[in-house]
Amino acid sequence: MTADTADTADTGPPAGRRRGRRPAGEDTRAALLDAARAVFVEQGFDGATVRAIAGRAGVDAAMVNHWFGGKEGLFAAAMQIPVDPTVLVDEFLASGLDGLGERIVRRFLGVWDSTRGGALIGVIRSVSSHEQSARMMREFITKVLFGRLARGLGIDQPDMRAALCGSQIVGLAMVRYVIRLEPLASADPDTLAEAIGPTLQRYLTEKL
Amino acid sequence: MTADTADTADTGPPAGRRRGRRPAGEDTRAALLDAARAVFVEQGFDGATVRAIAGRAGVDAAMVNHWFGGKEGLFAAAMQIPVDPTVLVDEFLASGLDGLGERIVRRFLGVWDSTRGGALIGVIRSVSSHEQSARMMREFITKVLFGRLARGLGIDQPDMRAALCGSQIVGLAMVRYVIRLEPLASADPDTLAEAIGPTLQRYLTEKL
DNA sequence: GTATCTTTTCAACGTCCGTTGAAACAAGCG
DNA sequence: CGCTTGTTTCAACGGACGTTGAAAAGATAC
Repeated sequence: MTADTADTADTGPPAGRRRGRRPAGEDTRAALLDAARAVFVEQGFDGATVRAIAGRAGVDAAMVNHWFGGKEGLFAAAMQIPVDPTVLVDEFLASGLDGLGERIVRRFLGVWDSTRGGALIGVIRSVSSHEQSARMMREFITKVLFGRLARGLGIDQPDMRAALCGSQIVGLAMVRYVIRLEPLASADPDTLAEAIGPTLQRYLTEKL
Repeated sequence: MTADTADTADTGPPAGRRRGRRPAGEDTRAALLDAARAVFVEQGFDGATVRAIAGRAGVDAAMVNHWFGGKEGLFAAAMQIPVDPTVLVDEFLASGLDGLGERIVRRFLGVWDSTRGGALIGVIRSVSSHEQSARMMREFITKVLFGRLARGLGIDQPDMRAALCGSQIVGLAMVRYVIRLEPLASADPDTLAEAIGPTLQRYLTEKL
């Protein structure tokens, strides 16, 4: 399956590249990180293969071990959150309560739909079989984002509220990007923000 | 990883079972289905191995091929929905609009928390890397359950409403059973029905 | 009792995976 | 230039996986 990239056979360097150290300036570490982000997001941790990532980066699979110690290290390095969550939470809190839920949805969709931001989706795709991903998701929801947000609002049951918000956001990511269910998969961010924003608003601010 | 079952080595039948046909009455086909349900729910399609399933069922891995034609066939046979969705939809519609959202949440949690009903969770766990599972989820949401429900209510944008409900339900399953995020993972069904029910209610009945 | 069919186990095949070790090559330094 | 250091490719290893084919043995029909 997944017979899209050449994978195992050659990915032949166009008869040009020889062995040994390449001329400086070509940063293979960065190339690996970029390729890893793309492949992990598409396939999840288990589905992605080191050979496929290295092939997309145009280098040998052994480079993964050399630069990151192995597949796990590459995953951890590639799936770092691109935006500082502290800044994000402050931004949400500073804008006031009005329309908070819609702003959160809009922000998530903006990050996810952009090129760089698929990290969370890669983690979500990996969660099923990769305990480290499950831990990352838990900590992201309870500690990094929604937990801090609910606590910043100074309301009761912040952990439960964070978990509820997490359930709606994770579900949105699953249906839009993994399951690709229409019409939600192609809906524009404004429509989704209007539809789903009030849900988060209620989870965060109203009485449970 | 996942070094819980004996797996590859022996799973030695206690020096008792010999070759050849076993005495009738022991239905190995049913044993395989039970074991497959458990392992697919725990590990997802890719994570589950034919050897682990056969080991749990107490038979040889070759039986999977003999009875189901292969791993795919076993998955399809094991992940059939245990309750008739037509009956379910009729039941929801018959009870009226009042508290509909809460009833749906309660029904899902009841099925999921029971022994037999983890099929949907197995599918959700497999969705990331298994296109057949993604298709099953799409059809379940749009055609089998929420789509039919929204159409039965005779309201506008039934597809979008079904997808929104699907996003919340899939997210609930992910957070409660896969990511296992507290306090939601251990919350009792009543609490969750009160918290999440209104979300479905709004997605199904109120203006978007 | 003999022959036939079905079920089951066993051993093995081929494939793909992550990882490893050594060799080849470039760059920096004396 | 010779030596050292860091980077890259190559070939291979060991393991796990799904699947297969043949042999063994109970069940069934005659």
